[in-house]
Amino acid sequence: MTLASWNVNSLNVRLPQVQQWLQANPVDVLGMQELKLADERFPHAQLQESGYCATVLGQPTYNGVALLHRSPAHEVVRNLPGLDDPQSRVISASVDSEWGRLRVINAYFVNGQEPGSEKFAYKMHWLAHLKQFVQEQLQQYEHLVLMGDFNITAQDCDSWDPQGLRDTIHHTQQERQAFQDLLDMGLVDAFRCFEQPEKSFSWWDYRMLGFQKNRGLRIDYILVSTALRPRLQRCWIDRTPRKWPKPSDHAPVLVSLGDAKAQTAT
DNA sequence: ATGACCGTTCCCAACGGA
Repeated sequence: MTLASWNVNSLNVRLPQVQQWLQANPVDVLGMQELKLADERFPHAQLQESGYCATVLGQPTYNGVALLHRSPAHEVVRNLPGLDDPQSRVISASVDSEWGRLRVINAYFVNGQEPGSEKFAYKMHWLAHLKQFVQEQLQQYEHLVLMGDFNITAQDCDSWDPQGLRDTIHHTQQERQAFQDLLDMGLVDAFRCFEQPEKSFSWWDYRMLGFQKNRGLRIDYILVSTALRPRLQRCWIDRTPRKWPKPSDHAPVLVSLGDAKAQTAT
């Protein structure tokens, strides 16, 4: 089975591209972030035509997340329990797979704007609650995937300019420690389980020909629990839709999970 | 050094994004 994560930067604008992409990439689950639309404006009918049911936590103008799935979703949790947050950033659900239930957490991490700002403080506070939630979910679900727009570069190699951007937003030690804390709970960055091209990124600034010059960041991730690690078959970033007219600034990241006997991950 | 591009909104200029 294949899962994907994509920050679509407005589903209103991007719906045709999402549908076109799904036709070429008939994934089993797609986690989307930055829907920028309210629940009642979610295009359920159009996505149904593409073969998907949707579990949605919308919000007008900002944020908003959804899971698209071919089979029904169960045990849906919206946002982070215990955090009173008006921003719609997390949606979690269980879907059935060949080896049993798979828990999927789809999150749009806080941007944080600038270290030291109020928004950065909110980012760290939100991350603390996310970590607690993921910890609880891991105790409950062995087969777990945490996907989304993390708004963190995990390592220097995930940034086009790690020296110039040192200690700026997405590059701080605090953010990277939070990322590491998630790994330490028993998650692995699926992308780094495979050999990857140098300078693999998932986001490029619209300005300054960022994409053409490959001045990007890898801030979109799919982490899988240790129990799923032997099932990892492939993880990649699909830059194709970033080349389309009026693209999202993010590219989708995909992961294929299969038979545990296929030990291709390094 | 600065801004640059995009999507959003009852202020269509100002904000948020990363």
